[in-house]
Amino acid sequence: MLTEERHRLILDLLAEKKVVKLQELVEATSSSESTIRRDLSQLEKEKKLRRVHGGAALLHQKREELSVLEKSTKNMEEKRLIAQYAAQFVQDGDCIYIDAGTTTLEMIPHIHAKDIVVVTNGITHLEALLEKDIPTYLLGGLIKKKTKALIGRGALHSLEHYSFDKCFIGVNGIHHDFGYTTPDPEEAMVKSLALKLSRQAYVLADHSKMNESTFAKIADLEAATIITDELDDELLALYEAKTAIEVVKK
Amino acid sequence: MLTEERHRLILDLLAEKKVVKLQELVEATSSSESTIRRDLSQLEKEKKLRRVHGGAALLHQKREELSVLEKSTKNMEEKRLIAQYAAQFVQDGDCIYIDAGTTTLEMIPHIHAKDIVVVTNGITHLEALLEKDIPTYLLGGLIKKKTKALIGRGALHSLEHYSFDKCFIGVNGIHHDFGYTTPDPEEAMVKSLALKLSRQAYVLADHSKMNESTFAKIADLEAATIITDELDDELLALYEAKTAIEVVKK
DNA sequence: CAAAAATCAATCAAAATCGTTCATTTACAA
DNA sequence: TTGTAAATGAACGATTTTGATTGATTTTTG
Repeated sequence: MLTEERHRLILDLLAEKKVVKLQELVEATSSSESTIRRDLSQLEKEKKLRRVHGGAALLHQKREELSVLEKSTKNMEEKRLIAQYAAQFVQDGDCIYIDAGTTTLEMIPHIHAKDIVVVTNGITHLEALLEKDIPTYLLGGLIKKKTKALIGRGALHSLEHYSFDKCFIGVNGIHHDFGYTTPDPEEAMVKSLALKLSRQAYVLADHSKMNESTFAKIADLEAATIITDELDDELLALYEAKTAIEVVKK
Repeated sequence: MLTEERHRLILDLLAEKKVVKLQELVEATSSSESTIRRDLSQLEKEKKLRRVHGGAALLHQKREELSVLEKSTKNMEEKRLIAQYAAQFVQDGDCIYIDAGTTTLEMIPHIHAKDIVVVTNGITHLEALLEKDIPTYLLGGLIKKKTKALIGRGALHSLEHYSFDKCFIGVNGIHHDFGYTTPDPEEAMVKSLALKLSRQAYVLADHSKMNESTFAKIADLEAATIITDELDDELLALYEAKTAIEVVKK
């Protein structure tokens, strides 16, 4: 295999994986350890990568992904933008529902309205809300260990005693035909009811959720205003035909 | 797995969870304890995280050293003894209610019964319960900022859907004539209802609460078994005439 | 409080990785 | 074909990383 060829392959692999082991490269190129070492030394001199013990890594160590956690960290900036934008819709005196979930959690520091009351089913949201001295009501129900969200019959029963000016719901899928969806049916029921109890509903979702659908349906598109961060014109037109949609600019 | 890779994974996990146990990292990276310790030491030196006993935490995470403060509190040892004793009454298969409060919180680590279900109105109890993988239901309602307890109409409504084998209630006053009392009427109502919904009720209170009374009445003495830590013979006889009482020895 | 369990820091030997040297192979021009 | 320079792969001692062990320290438990 040609030197040029190997270098290309190494950089490609690196771009894909962020970090590669020397042994992987030996295997991928079927050349010897020595050769790969020479390649890496040269590429490092050319500022194309960074050698680390055991292999090589990308130069620019940005806040970016590596593994399963990719999405949680990668889309964080987008989520924050969306959340910040959504927080503007909270106005003085409002009574709002904030759904459990990482995106809606990001809203809280950006809420500046006075005299509001918040109802939520997210345990993690509590600390942030109390920190800001916002009177907070929690739904009852079963705790979902992984997400610390309250779900099930108890949560639904609790909800029935409230009604909201606005609600902010996180979803996992937004689809032209299937509407708003999320993987857990128990959660879907809670989101769905909260939405029905609100005069005005907002759905928060970054662009990776657009045109996707998951198992459990929450509501039709018409039921809420979408707040997202990216959307090509074609899709935008498609959704706009059905409901209001706010696209946050970077 | 490369050092570089591990460090990235550790920081990602930490960003997501705020706090990670060393064992979790050992598992996630399939490397040895020693290696992870070295990683954590290094990352700490680089100001990327903060080591805590048992793992690592995000740099700007204020929630800590509560345990230190708690133990220095005067009646903590007594409370712990009472809680530990009370935990014995929880049996396999029980469905129990655990009231918010520091004494009842101490019960949780000492519960060894299997297949139990817990309902509580204490947010702080959640973490401890989930840690032990105990299925937990939370009441709904207004969050009382200071104590992180759920109170008010919402909590009462949530309670109505349950009934319990046993309940464990913390009180601020136990008095021969005035029964069980607590300062906050909203809380008193919750405690009172929980007590009514239980086949068997236990009231936990250290000796400083004996023969005291505060504003809001929860129930008459007859309604529960008292668990406390000190009582002179004269008072003991007085209370025993009305209800069962367990005195924990030091 | 004291025993038991978990966690920790330090140490050490084994394993993996590294840089260097050198003999061999390959590419290509004379 | 032959000479030469570049590239390759194997070998070896040096360095780094790793995991197990030990005993100290902290935390939990009874």
